[in-house]
Amino acid sequence: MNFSSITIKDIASALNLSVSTVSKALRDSYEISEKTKALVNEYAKEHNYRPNPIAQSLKQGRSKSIGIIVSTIENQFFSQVINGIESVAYEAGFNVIITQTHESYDLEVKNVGHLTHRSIDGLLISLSTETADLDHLRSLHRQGLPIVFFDRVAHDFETHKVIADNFKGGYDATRHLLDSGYRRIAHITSPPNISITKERYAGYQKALEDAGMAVHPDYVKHCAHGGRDIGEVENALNELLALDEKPDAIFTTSDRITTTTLYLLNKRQLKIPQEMALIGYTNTTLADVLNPSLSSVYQPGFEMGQKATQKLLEIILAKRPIYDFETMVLPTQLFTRSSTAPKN
Amino acid sequence: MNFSSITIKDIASALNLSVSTVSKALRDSYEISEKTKALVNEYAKEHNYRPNPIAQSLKQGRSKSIGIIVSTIENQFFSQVINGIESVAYEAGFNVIITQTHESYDLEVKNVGHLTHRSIDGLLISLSTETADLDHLRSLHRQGLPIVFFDRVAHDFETHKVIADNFKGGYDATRHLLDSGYRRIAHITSPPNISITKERYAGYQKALEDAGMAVHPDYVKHCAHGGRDIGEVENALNELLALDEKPDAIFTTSDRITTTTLYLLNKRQLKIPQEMALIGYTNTTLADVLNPSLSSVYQPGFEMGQKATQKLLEIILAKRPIYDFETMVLPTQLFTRSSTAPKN
DNA sequence: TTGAAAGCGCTACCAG
DNA sequence: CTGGTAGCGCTTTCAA
Repeated sequence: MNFSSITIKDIASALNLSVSTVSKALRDSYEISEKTKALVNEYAKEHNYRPNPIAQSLKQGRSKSIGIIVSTIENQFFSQVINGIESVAYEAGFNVIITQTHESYDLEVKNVGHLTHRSIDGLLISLSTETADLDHLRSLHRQGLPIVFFDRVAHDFETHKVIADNFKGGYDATRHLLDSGYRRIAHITSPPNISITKERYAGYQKALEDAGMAVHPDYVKHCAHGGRDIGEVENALNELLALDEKPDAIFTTSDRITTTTLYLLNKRQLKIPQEMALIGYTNTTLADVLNPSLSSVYQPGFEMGQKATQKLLEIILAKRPIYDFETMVLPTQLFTRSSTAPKN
Repeated sequence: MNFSSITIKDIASALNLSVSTVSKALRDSYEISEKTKALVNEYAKEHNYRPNPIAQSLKQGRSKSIGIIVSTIENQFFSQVINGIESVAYEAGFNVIITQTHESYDLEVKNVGHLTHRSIDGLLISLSTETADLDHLRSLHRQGLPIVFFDRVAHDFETHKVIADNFKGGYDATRHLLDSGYRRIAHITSPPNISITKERYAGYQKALEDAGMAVHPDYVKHCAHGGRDIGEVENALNELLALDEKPDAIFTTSDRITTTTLYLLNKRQLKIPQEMALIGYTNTTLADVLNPSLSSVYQPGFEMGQKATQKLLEIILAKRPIYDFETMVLPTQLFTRSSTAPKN
């Protein structure tokens, strides 16, 4: 059932015109006289005519909708990205279909199928932590589906990408800990296969190196699902606290890992930052009112969504195939709060 | 462009059958021989045939998608609701289109237009704080669009509704403050026109009444946009703190108002709960690690999404019109934490 | 400047 | 049991 309005046919018969004339008049074709255009447009407005997008899609093979794949919208970073995406997409007359992987490769594949199946005109994707193989995207891309990666990207995939400056984020966070007097800096992070993990790790490593230190392998812990399950964070933390030389600070990546670590430290009644400093990636608006207020690396989620969508629309609306792809790197912001107050 | 697969026509010509035969075979019609069915299905599976949903929609007038309208997905309560919705919708082969009002009536009207325009089969909606008039929904509903309200509902609208037990939520929170020794209990809440505001207020009022007290009119403050803008919460708080007889506790509704109030109290360095206790509605998973840990009323968001979707699908899939509507009331949970520790 | 007709992929009616 | 055909609402040749 279509609840929206009358059809082009209704207008045609009401005005004693043919459907093709009406169609052309509505699309402001040069073939149609101004008089007829005026007549048609007036009638259309009066009767609140809206073209049926389903019919348009079928005819034109374009659906004016773009698909989004993220791990979960419950993560504030991603909901901010989505808001950015929507702001640009709606402006351009596109609507969006949001799907979630919950960090599962299988769900990602399923969502990709589901979306292409719904005839999307383009895809914005942040890979799941489990994703190693990209065949489900490559064949579509080869067939011409415009794809833009954001956040968690595949570097060996030729298309536009929009990411935060993860290296600098990792560097800044680690450097801040060093500057505040911490020396035994642990790192709890996502699986090493995804791009953001590597990039942030590289920043962490470089900051240590610049301070004349090396990464202590026991200090780096990976959570297979990016903190989706509290258990994986708990294990990581337990292992760190069981070390002979316990860390005096932790740098975490990802909202979930960060807030879960904070929760667990509080639960164990470890004093932050006296017994353990904490800085982590998070986009929660609550960083200021956490206990203690949380030093963090903030990513420009909204802007990332906007940029990614702009690049995607560029491809979708391009007259000819694009081979010249770009990787945009957006700056992150470091917020220093009580959880990393200077040592002693 | 359709990236998904071959068409029914391809199958027909490959197998030397007619499109109608293939169509029927795929739909397992009784008219078709088992042999042909097997042949067609095998070929279809082999070539990864998937029916084009756009064409199906156009033909059948159903799109197998449902529209969602919420104020903002950045609110954890709503993202949990959406997860619940998706879990049920996908199971039934429906996909969802999420839109946000950002508490604006105009955007709500626009989104309703946008969604019906995309030929949704049903609508799940939580009203914006600004919405007073329901004409944009009534006419659609009269035309047969299935609508289910959740969270913020319109009581004078005949359809299914799924809400939390807002009265009890308000009662429990207030009662808990009273039991903890607080007596001057203020209430910062959303505009009085939306359902949840009234219901929670009624609970607040009843709890006071049961304790032999009355609502102090100066203690009740409304935020026009449900806390969307920090200024409106700040004003409310300023007014409360300027009273001769300052409140000793605040009961807030809505995630945004709650967390903003916490932020502002911290910023003013008011000791919580000694100088001001705080309890509020929130679904954030961070309540435990806030400063101080925050007593809260938690709503079953995921479940609410599931139930609402089940009811919506009931209407959509019903053979005959439904006139017997139901309002489901789900229990809330009270979590008591440090922000309402017993007085003195 | 206007209109007739084909066709996007699918379903459904009716004939054989 | 199978197939031809019409038609969902729209766009787009091609003729008039």
